This record gives sequence, C-alpha cells and structure tokens, in this order.
Amino acid sequence: MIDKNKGKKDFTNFLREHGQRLTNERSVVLNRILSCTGHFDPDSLYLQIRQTGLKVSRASVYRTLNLLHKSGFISIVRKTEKGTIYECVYGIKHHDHMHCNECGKVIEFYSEELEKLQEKICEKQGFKGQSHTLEIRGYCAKCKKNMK
Amino acid sequence: MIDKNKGKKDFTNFLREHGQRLTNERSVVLNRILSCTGHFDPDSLYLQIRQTGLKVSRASVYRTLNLLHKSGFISIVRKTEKGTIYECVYGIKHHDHMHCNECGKVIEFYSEELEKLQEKICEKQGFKGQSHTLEIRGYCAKCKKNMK
DNA sequence: TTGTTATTGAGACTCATTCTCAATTAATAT
DNA sequence: ATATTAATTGAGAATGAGTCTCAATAACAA
Repeated sequence: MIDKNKGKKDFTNFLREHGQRLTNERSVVLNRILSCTGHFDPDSLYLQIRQTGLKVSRASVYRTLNLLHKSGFISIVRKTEKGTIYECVYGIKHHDHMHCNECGKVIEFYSEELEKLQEKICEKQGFKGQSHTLEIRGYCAKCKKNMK
Repeated sequence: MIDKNKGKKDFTNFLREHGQRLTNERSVVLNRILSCTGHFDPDSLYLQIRQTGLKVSRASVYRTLNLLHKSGFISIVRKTEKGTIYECVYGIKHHDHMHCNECGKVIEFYSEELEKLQEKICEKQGFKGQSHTLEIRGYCAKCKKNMK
C-alpha cells in the first residue's frame, strides 16, 4: 500500500527545493492521485475531486499535474486526441505497456532482461538513460482469437 | 533511395481498399513526405508545400497525414505541447529513439536483440505484437560531459 | 502580527486539429 | 464523350485541451 504521508513529505520537499509551497489544493490533488489505481486523465480527476465536495479549480488541477509530473510522482502513459493520460508511479515498480488496437485493453508488464538490455544499448551510444517509455501495440489474446 | 512510384502505387492500393481515391492533393503530400529525411510537423509540411508553389489546404494536409498514418507510411514520433511530430517510415528500417532532455537531440537506434526480446515477452502474454514505440530519455554523451 | 511572495480561481485566450458544406473532381456507367 | 454518383476539397468556423491573466487570498519567515 502507498504511504500517503511519505508521499506528502516527498512532494513538499520537491516543492521546497523549488521555492514552492504545499497548498491545500495541491494536497488534495496529490491525495487523489495517490489513491488512483490505473490510468486517469486530468478532467476526470477534476470531476472526481469536485464530487467529493472539495474545491480545486481546473487550472490548479492542471498546474498540479505538471508539478507532479516534474517531480516524478506521475508519468504520461500516452497522449490521445482527447488529451493526456497519466498514471501514478510513486512507489510503484516501473513497467511498460501493451495496447490492444481492437478492444483498447492495456496490459502492464515488466522485464528485468529488457531493462538490462536497454542499459547496454545506451552505453554503446554514450547515452545516459534516465527513463523510458515502451508501448507495444497489437492484439490481446482474446481479440487475436476472435479475429480467426 | 525510396521508390516514389512504388510508394504511390502502394498508397493508391490502400486507398482503393477503403473506397477512397488518390487525388492531386494527396499525391502532393505523399511526395513531400517521401522526400522528408528526419522528423516533421504538419504545419511545416504545409508551408513547404506552399513554398513550392503547389496548393493544398491545411485541412487536406491534416486529412492526408491521418491517412498516411493509418496506412503505415508515417508514424508519430511524439506529441508535444506544440503538436504532433511525425517521421516517414515507408521503406525505412524500424528504429527506436533516445531523446536528450538537455539539448533535445534525438538519436535513432536499432537492436535486433531488443526486437527479439520483445517478441518473446509478447508471446508470454499471448499478445500479438504488431508495432511498438520505445523512447529512452536521458542525456547524450555531450550533455552528460558538460554536466560533469 | 506583519510583510513578502507564491498561489488560486474564473474565465479569457491560444493554437493544433477537426468540422461544415457548397463547389469540384475522380471514377464509372451510358 | 457525357451523364451519374460519390468522394474530395478549401475557407473559414468550431472544438477543446491546456495555459495565461490578474486581482484576491493564503503560506511562510521574522
């Protein structure tokens, strides 16, 4: 389970280092995303927050998401026509995605071997890898079967 | 070198299969992207076309880019705040990208080993991989050195 | 408490992309 | 060729995610 207090502390530290403050609004957004399982988009997040009776403006939601992204609490899964999809990665093991072109299902996976190989490839180029995004598109087991 | 005639033929076939036609406008856009080396964005492409004296509306450029994307002639490199960046991949060997967070440099690379490993990972999930995008972010050799 | 500075919210604004629809053009049938 | 039918185009309006403005407010330091 995610330690929300630690999250709050870590985020506060990040803000401090940048001469910024932990406000109520930021705290509300942080709490919300730390409870998120799975992917989310800014507007749903905004609506969820409103539904709980708390008041944070859309502008602040966007502003806070940018901060959370910079500080590494959340990462961008993909950008679609309808906007950006995020996921919370704080305290969560890194993973990559498979995306079914047919039903839209997203499979998360992790491979130590893959990570190692990427490091090796970076070294060969003199590149210092810091993070990466890998999305494999194709057809999930179910859709593959349905297609004959 | 890319065979533009073959490109035209292949694109026409794709269109036919979807009950669509190869118009002058589409042909102009196709030609332009087949001459593109490197990455490009829709608006620059539009301006380039206008500069050569040819007339294709912005709307048609966007519409054609969508078709070229669906038919696999071009792929999306990344979506930025300023819009989508494409690259022509027709007749070009698949590759992945490293992106320097400091200077913005993009390094293209290809690893057979990486491709194989991904296939293996897909199989394990019963997933049928069709394409993928891998972007490694970090620091290029030069910037790495400058940061000491 | 007070002063200083960051932050907020409402709504205006931006800008990439899509949509509208009358006019045009490609492919096909006559 | 010519008519018929359906796809396509262009100009500009519309859309919509995300950002910006700025006066009012809240957080922090002394």
